[in-house]
Amino acid sequence: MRIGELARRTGVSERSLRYYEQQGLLVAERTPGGQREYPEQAVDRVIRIQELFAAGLHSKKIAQLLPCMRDADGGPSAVATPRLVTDLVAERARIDRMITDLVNSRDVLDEVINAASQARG
Amino acid sequence: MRIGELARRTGVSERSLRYYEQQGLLVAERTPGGQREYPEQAVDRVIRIQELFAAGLHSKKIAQLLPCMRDADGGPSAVATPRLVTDLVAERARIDRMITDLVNSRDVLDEVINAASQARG
DNA sequence: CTTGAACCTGACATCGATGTTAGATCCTAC
DNA sequence: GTAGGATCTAACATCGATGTCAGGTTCAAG
Repeated sequence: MRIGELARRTGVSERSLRYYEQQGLLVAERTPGGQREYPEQAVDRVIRIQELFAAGLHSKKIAQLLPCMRDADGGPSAVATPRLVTDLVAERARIDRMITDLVNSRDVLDEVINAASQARG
Repeated sequence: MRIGELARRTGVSERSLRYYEQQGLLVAERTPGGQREYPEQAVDRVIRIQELFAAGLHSKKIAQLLPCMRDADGGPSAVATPRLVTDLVAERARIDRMITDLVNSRDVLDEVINAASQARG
């Protein structure tokens, strides 16, 4: 598929898809005319990239991480280097803290929301 | 307490604390000489502000939200306006999605980490 | 062909919280 | 009073993903 369809199916802008390629996160074949041609796999991959960005990883670390997982299910393919594993463990801890914070904030919002809806019936 | 101590106790930089004040998130008394003097409550408040920032809320929305909660436990004090409640419900949904994404990414990292540690014994 | 939509590259803009620096003032201890 | 650490204001810098725009090329359908 070409870039427009991939953008539509993933909800990620064409700009971002080109950026991902530039960062080495996403590879594309080229048509004779120079246009990008993506395999079906790319959809899952892009979604995974987005999730990792949302988890606060930077493109450089994602680039290291991606070779260690299959596109389809995110399971491991290559084996991570010890150095990378150290990084990933740290990221994992950071994500854990982030989740804790988010749950806290969500609870706070819930209290305010509930208080308001109760006060008004 | 003064700004240095508050910074130390919350882990938030002095720069950020001044920024919070400028954004209307944090109020401080002033000494005759013009230095900020914070009440004990400020510690909890700053931590809560940080959590909300981490949850992706912008300072403007946090500023609207804060009057609706007590410093200590985050429970509601003032009642949110209907407009604000609408916003908060949307934020809550966004946070939910964010949590889902984070859990996904954490699982992905776990798989890669575990695969690496198994491959090496 | 030709036309219009889709795509290309490259450059510049943006956003928001935070870092950093400079120069001045305050506060505390001696 | 004075030295030095803490604080003040104000301005500018940063970071990274993404938006946007311009000018040119490709592709598919008539």
